[in-house]
Amino acid sequence: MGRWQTNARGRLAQAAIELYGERGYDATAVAHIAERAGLTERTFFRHYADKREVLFTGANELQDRLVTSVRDAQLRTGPLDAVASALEATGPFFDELGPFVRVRQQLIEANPELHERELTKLAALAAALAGALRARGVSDPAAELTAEAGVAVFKVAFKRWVHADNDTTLTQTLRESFAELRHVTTHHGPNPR
Amino acid sequence: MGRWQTNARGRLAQAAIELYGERGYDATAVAHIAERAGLTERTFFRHYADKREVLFTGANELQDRLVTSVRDAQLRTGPLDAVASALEATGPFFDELGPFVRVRQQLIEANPELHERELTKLAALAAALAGALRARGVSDPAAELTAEAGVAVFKVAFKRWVHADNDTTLTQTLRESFAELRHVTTHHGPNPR
DNA sequence: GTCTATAGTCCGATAGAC
DNA sequence: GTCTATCGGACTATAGAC
Repeated sequence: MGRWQTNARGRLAQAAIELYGERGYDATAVAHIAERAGLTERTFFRHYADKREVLFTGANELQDRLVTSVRDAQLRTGPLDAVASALEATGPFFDELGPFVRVRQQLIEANPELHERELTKLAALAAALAGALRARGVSDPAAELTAEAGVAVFKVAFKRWVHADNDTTLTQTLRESFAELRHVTTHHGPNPR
Repeated sequence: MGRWQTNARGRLAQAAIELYGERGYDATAVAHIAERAGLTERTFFRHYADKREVLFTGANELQDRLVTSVRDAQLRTGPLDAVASALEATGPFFDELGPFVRVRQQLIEANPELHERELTKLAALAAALAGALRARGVSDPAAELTAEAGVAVFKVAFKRWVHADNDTTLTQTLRESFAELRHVTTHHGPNPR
């Protein structure tokens, strides 16, 4: 044991999530978070670029997993299928975290600043997925469109899943949403059939 | 002529855009903007919620036009076609503004805060378009997916158009991108054909 | 229109790990 | 010795409260 307690970063994240839940995001000052973690304000900012970022570190890891998944997909798999499979494979991860994910999402939806940050993360994900597709030989407008469309589906499906009362899995919701995307982009006739 | 010069709002926007261009967004304080417009800092915040918003008032008007366009589309038009037509109809608007749009976009892309705000506006647009589709009788998962996919196409096409050297129109770029979306969502085989 | 909280930055100092 | 993580305090600007 050295001079400092271990895992300052983790303690800060823990304290932040607790306080955001207890007092709300706005009412929580960075000083409060640092205090609860037994550190100073200054240290918080060395670990997290800003007050929002503490809720989104998991997103970065997830992005890496998705990019790897697309990169390593079978070559005979089409671009959108590669993206769809990668996203569907994250389902179990979220399904297990269940309640925590919902609390976190409530925080995000209740606060415009957090919502903005979430959109940024999703945009970064789309850019990263587009890069992975290009590395597979998909040409440029197609790669970006596929990635953006995939992320759009994820957005819609995730929102639906988070707000669903029943116990449908995210994987299932994603699968349905990808099918729905294919349907709306194919079907040309008037809408209410 | 009254006690105040007219169009405080416009003068603030003008001053802001000039200063963001001259000194960069970060280096420009709201006080500078207010000073150049011959107003006080306080007045700036009465007209714009924050320092970013001054670059995005046009986006709100555009959203209204798009929503109206989708709402008033022929009933026999399919949902995605309604969204595509509405977006394509904005082409001439941007094509005319030409250089101004590009300067503005350079500012946005150079600054993460501004980029975040842009994504928020696009997300709001998607939500509004989904609402317009629901008003046309499109059921819920389909409405959101169509709107999100449409905005995704707009994002990609707009980026391509802004960075293109040649004089392709935005309308044309949008049309190609919608076709490409239909292609990537339809074609299932391996990618490099 | 003034006053204030707080996010986020900068510089410098210190204590441990290697 | 170098490198990295912590702390202290002062500072600016945004944004909101009064």
